[in-house]
Amino acid sequence: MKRKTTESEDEVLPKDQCESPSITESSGGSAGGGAVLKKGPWTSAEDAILVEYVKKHGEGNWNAVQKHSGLFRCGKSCRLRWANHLRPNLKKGTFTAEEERLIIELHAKMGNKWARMAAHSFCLSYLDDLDDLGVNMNRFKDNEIKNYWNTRIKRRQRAGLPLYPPEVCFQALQESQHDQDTVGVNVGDGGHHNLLQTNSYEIPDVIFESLKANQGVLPYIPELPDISASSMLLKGLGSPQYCTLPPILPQQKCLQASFELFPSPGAGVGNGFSSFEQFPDDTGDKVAQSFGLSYPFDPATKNSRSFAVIQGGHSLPNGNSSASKPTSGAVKLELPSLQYAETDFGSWVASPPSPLLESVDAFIQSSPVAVTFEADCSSPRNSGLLDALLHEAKNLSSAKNHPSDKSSNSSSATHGDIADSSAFNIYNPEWGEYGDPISPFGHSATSIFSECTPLSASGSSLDEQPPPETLTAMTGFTVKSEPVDQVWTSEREKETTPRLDLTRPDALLGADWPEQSSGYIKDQSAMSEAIATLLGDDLASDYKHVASGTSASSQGWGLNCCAWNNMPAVCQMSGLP
DNA sequence: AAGCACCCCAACCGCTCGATC
DNA sequence: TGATCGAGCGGTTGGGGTGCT
Repeated sequence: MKRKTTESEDEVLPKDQCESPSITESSGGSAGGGAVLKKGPWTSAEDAILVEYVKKHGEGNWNAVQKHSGLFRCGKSCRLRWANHLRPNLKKGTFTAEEERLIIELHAKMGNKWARMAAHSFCLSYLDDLDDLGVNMNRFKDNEIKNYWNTRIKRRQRAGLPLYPPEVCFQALQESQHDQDTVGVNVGDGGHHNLLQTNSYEIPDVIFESLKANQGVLPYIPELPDISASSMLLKGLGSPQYCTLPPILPQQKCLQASFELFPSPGAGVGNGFSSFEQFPDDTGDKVAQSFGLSYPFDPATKNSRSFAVIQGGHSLPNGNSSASKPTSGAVKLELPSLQYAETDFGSWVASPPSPLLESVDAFIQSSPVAVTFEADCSSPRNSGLLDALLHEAKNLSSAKNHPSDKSSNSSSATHGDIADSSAFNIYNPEWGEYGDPISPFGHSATSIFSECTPLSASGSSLDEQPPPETLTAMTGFTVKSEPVDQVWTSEREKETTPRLDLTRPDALLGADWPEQSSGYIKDQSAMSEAIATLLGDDLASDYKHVASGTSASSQGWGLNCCAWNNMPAVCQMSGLP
């Protein structure tokens, strides 16, 4: 504890703080029979008393602690103290780079669900350390995660950096599309939330206490949903051996939506994406203008492509905000920092210190598109930032699937210079050709990015980005990153491979993107064979690989996510519950 | 050395949810 | 079925630490 602990620091606890009347009745002792309970920092003596009590009576029934132990603390305070400081196997110290990545990924999926993140990260740390069972069984503290996140957000907002590394975006997007493929389109938010939220991540400590006695198997399998063959296939396509596949995107629009949201340094991978810098000046300006101000908007589905980004950042941080509630006032800390960067594409590369968020809000609120979009921010509750964004991506995809939506889409031209301003249309007239939202090929692309993008597992904090070499090695693409504080570009690769300026939100809107990928798209028969193969032995081997723990621990964070997502398959193959 | 701003984090606070009666 | 209670969660606060001017 950094706070000084003073034995004399007694305060009167407001009566409404402790719900249990038994506390006030039994306070007794020096408290004089009133509701005088101590507040403030805990002393070591109090800690000892609490530890002793828990040893004796176990966790729970916190309001009885005072009664039985003589502690003049309310049960709430006792529980918090125990959970955050006294409980065994609590993680101490700062987060490692890997843990930071994990937190960010979990936050992208869950939003501000700190306790769930703490529990979930506990699971993943276990997966990462199958070889060291019992060594890294410490759980994160939700409060610590929360503090870390809040601090990180502030830091990144100041630095003008996006909150989520691109890999997280891809991962979340891939999961979202997984839901689409397996559950269907427009089924609400039953998608990946099922995996990360619906299912229980509450991990009984008792399970882990017996880990060492069960080495060789996966002793802990949380309640996980069945994994469909298609999703397994997608995972397979996302495995490293398929990373030569380019990001062929039946749902490119969805992907784009995410890319727009996360124009982080190193954001996105893909060959042939060009930044606006590579266009003729007027063209680039045109795209930039249309991208930010006159985006295609579907009044029927209320889908707004570009402003989903901003709006998502403002009103859908984790779904807790009302979908219909206009966003105004201060931006919550959870918001991605990139939101304001989007308002100023001209300064994207040399990201300046963050502009005032208020001004961004003003901009958003003044935007008719944004205003309209607010009516449909029906993002799932409890979802993460990315969830909210992916929700919009789903809507886009579903709109594309339905003729009525399409017509609505076309009619949306009345909302602005959409025909001219659509960045999609201008530089990618072939979008429609890839419109097979339920094709597993779409997944393969996102899986490639999200799961086959090993991040540097050491040394760097998460504010840094993974070296592009890893992406390049796996995808054949070069990731150029030149944000304010990070430049990873390999000079050699810059000379030999197409360059993608991923620091820009428009990085994925390049004209040569479909060209670069078309070769893969055309060879769908070969892909079909690959699918068949994946459903066979390769799939099993893939998951065995995951089960062995090597993928999660040695190949980095992206595969760590893969390991988690594939746990159901691992369990099935291992005959585990 | 003083003042200031910012960071970090433990603890508080209000609220929600589920169980029980 | 509604009230009550216990437990937990997420947001916020407040104070010490730290670095800069």
